[in-house]
Amino acid sequence: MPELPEVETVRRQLHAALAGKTIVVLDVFRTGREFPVGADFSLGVVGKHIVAVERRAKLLIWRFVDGSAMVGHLKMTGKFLLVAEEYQPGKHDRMRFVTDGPQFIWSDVRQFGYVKLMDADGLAVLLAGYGPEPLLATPEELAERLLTPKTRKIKAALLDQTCIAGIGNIYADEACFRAGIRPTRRLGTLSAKDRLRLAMEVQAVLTESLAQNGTSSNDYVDTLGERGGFLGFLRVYGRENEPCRTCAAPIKKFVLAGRGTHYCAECQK
DNA sequence: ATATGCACCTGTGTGC
DNA sequence: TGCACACAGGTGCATA
Repeated sequence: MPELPEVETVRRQLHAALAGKTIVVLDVFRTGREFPVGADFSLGVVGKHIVAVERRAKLLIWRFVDGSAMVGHLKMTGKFLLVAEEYQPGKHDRMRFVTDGPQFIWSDVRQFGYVKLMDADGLAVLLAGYGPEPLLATPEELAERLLTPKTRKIKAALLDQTCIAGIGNIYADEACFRAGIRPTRRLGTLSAKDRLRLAMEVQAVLTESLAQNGTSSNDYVDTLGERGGFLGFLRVYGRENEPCRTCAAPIKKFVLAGRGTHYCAECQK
């Protein structure tokens, strides 16, 4: 599901609901391969006072007052849902966090996502591995990240979280379209102007999507179960064989970097 | 180095 | 209706 706009939407809601609250009970409904949750996790979470809920790349970070943190990744189908006390756990719900304020559920159909505890040092190391935040960096800073390695395909670079953080398959395709650049182009073939344009379109599409609470093409919902509103604004993603909104040529789809990749052969060179 | 393929899972849509 | 298969917003690892 989630790329930067979706994760940031979730973060804002979680922060508004949970900052200043204390986790008082953890109910574990189901564990799995990614997190064999045991006494250690429960001990690390229960009693913790939440200072803030932050986001870095596609990670959600519950900062605790003692410097430790809970880190969550939604991967494809993870959800954090703010729920009422009488909420009945569903088939894919894995944990319930009860606080002195709201309760929230960790749910994940495909079970790729995770939550884990980290100490301050471990978290710092983890976060340092990511590239710049696209909505905090300047376009010039982002453009510089798209300079090397010269033989790399542009879409592979955009998807690389150590290059720029937070972009995923939808917004990589959308940014390339908006910049008029084919996703197969090598970084070395881009002019300085191309790179700057691409950086600006990355920022623009993420900002516009965030304003709509993200894209729900399938599973994604926010913490209240609401879908994002950006789907109807997508120009290429999920529009194979549909007419380009600019030139009416059919949108093409192929596999690049293992991901379905959408583009307009007329508008993107 | 990069690129590719697959693996982790479940659900849904499509075509036969 | 049933079945087989492709595919899905993300990463991580093992091979080319």
